[in-house]
Parts: sequence; C-alpha cells; structure tokens
Amino acid sequence: MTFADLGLSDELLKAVNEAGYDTPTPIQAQAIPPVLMMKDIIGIAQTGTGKTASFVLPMIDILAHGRARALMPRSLILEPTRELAAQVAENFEKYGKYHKLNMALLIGGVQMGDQLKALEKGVDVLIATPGRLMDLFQRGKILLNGCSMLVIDEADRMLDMGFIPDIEEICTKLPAQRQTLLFSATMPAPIKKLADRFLVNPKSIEVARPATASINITQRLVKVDSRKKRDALRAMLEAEDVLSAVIFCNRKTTVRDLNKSLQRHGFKSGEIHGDIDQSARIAELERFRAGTVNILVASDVAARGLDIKGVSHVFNFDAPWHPDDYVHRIGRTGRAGAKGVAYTFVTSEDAEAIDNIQKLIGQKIEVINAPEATAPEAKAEEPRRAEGDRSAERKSGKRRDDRRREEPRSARQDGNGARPRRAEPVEESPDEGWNGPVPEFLSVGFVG
DNA sequence: AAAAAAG
Repeated sequence: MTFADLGLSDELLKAVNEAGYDTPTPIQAQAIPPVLMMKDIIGIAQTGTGKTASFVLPMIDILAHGRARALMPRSLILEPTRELAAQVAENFEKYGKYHKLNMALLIGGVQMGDQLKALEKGVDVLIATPGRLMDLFQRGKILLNGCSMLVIDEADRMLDMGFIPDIEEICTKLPAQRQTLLFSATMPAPIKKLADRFLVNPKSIEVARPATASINITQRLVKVDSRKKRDALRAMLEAEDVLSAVIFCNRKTTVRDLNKSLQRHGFKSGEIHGDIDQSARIAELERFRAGTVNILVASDVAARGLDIKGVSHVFNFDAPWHPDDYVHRIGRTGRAGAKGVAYTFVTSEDAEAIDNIQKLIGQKIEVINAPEATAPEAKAEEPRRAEGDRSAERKSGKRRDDRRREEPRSARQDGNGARPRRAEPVEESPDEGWNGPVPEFLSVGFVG
C-alpha cells in the first residue's frame, strides 16, 4: 500500500514524497479514500498515528477546485490548543505547496490584525481554536455559511476543556450540507451525542492506541523520594544519552521552578506552560526544535500532539493524575519509528495514579530506583560540592568526565561501569498483575 | 488536586 493507491492527486503525491513519506499509516489508509468520497468520518485515533495527514491530505485535494470569497472560509478545522492549531497549519503548508490555497490560523494570544487581513482576502482553510473563532464571529468578521467542510479534532480533549457548547454553536452556524470529520482518542457519551447530532451516516475508523502499540518507547517507573526529585533528575540527565528531553510537571509553578533550577545547574533548558505568553511559547518551542535548548520543561499544554523530531527522553517529573495524559506525554518520544525512553518519577503518593496508568495501557511498567536513592555509599564517598563549583565546572564543559573519574568503580558491580549513575533495575521485579496487590514501595512509602 | 482556552 502506498499513497498513490489512495486516490490523491499527483501534485499532492509529489509533496508527500518530498516530505519523505511513501507508506500511509493505518488511519491514513482507512480515512483518506472515504474522505475523498465526501463521506462523514469518526476517527478514533490518538495523535502520533498520522491522524493529521489523514484529513489534511484529502482536504487539500477537495479544496483544490473552487475559489474562496472574502470573509467566507470554505473549510474549518477546530483544534483544542494553539500549538496544535499551529501544527496543523504547518502541515497544510508542507503538503499544499503545489496548490494555491489560502489559509488562516485563528488562535488567541496573538494580534488579530493579520488574521483579519487573511479573512478579508478570503481563505480556503480556517484553522482555529474555539475562543478566537467565536470572538471573531461575534464581531462579524467571519461568515461560516460557505463552509462546506468541518474537522473537529481531539474532540475528547475539547470536552475536557469545556469547549463542547462552543463547538455545538459553531456547528449550527455552518451549512447543513457539508462534510464533517470528527477525531477523538476516546468516545465518551457527550462526544457520541455530538457525533449523532452533527454527522450524517459517519463511517467509523478505529486504530490502536500508539502507547499500547509503540514498542519504540522504553517505559520505566523511577522510585524517588519526593524531596529528591531534582537531584534524581539531574543525575539521570547526566547518566543517560539525552539528545533532547521533555520534562512534564503537573503544575505551572513546578515547571517554572524546575526550569530555573536546571538552568542554575548549567543545563540548557526552556519552559512552556499556559502562563507563558503565546509569542514566547512559539519562540521556546522553536529554540527546542532547533536544539538551542535540549531540555523543555512543560505543563500538559505540551502533552498532546506536539510533534518534535528527535526527542530521546520524556521525564514525568510528576506522575500525571489522569492516565490519558500519561499516554499523551510519553508519546512525545519514540515518534516516527525512532527509539525513545519514558521515565516516570513515582513517590509514595502516586500509587493510585500509577495503578490507573497501568490499567489503561494494559501492562505493568518496570520499576527502577532513582540513582540518588540507590547509592548512599557512593554519596558518602563523594560529598556534595557547593552550587557555585558545580555550575562553574559545567560551563567549562568538564563536569561529566570529572564525575565519572571520581565515581568509585568498586561500588558498582552491575556491569554498568561506563555509566555509574544510571538508574538501575530494582532487584525484585514484582510479578503481580496490575490489578493485583499494590507494589510495596507504593503503598508504604520508603525512607530516603 | 491542574492545565487549557477569549481578553
């Protein structure tokens, strides 16, 4: 099966090939032909399955003929977050380079000027987050009655964020004669209801969750004392070959503090969360993409959909409360066939969250000890140095080697001598199923 | 428990 078998135009195939793709993913293979036949679609798929291209590609061909009129977009794509919307826009640019389609990205946090100009010129594709779209609509800057194609992406995420009433209102502004595509990772009742109300004879397409399917991601739970998370993180960042890492925290304040701390210790890190203004968020992502910083400390704003190549590690500095978020977070690594590692720090308080995660992914995750927690003897022989010393050393680029030389090799008989501070497996690997007894370290807490 | 999205 190749893209050429799906009924796409030659111009589009050329753009797809130049982007380096020849084989469609399952969701693309299943969705593209019916979308080209103008059918409504319910796609049950996560990000990372190639979902975006499964609607972007056929949309480009469908929109190839016809012309946009001022204030009357011909198609609309709704995304839950600004970053996802921007990413879909990038996809349109990449795959639409041999088509002359006009596009507008309507997201909050940026000036309206350019968005208004684009709308007045007339756009074929409108990519929007609900807030800014409603705002502009109420100001009379958009007419939606020429919009014959609608994509509701990440519908379950929209639900979580309270966007469903907005989506319903937007749907009623669109012409009844239209094609509607709805994508969602899960199908909770309110999303089913939405689909029943606004889609006509939809074809359902379901593909496996990437986290259960992805054997590219090595997952580990890292047992750590809640007061020593930062030490453990730094030790692991140094012991591993961290090309680039995304570090997730549950709170914006934690993101800020951790980023500051990492920078103080000489790491090249940046941060992204909802309190960072939009232009800075974009700049931060760009710095990360470009490799100016190789560590991105993030809230769940970055958990879903962000497609950044070469992320070798994901660290859950805090175990996510919602198991779905776990799946999304770790999906930032191991993308496009690459290998990735996902470490999740667990403290005695995280027992329930971990239990839920293991239930969701249907597997147990191997538990390892945080490097600091397992090496009290090494710590005694290698007293901590002053903060000033450490950052000075790091700046001169010598610290890592010094570290290794100083580390007493005799204390490590695990065959892991080259990487003395790498986290090591817990001796007893608990065999109970995920619905069996809670592993001891999670239920009793541990000293440290 | 938090974060996100309109300003």
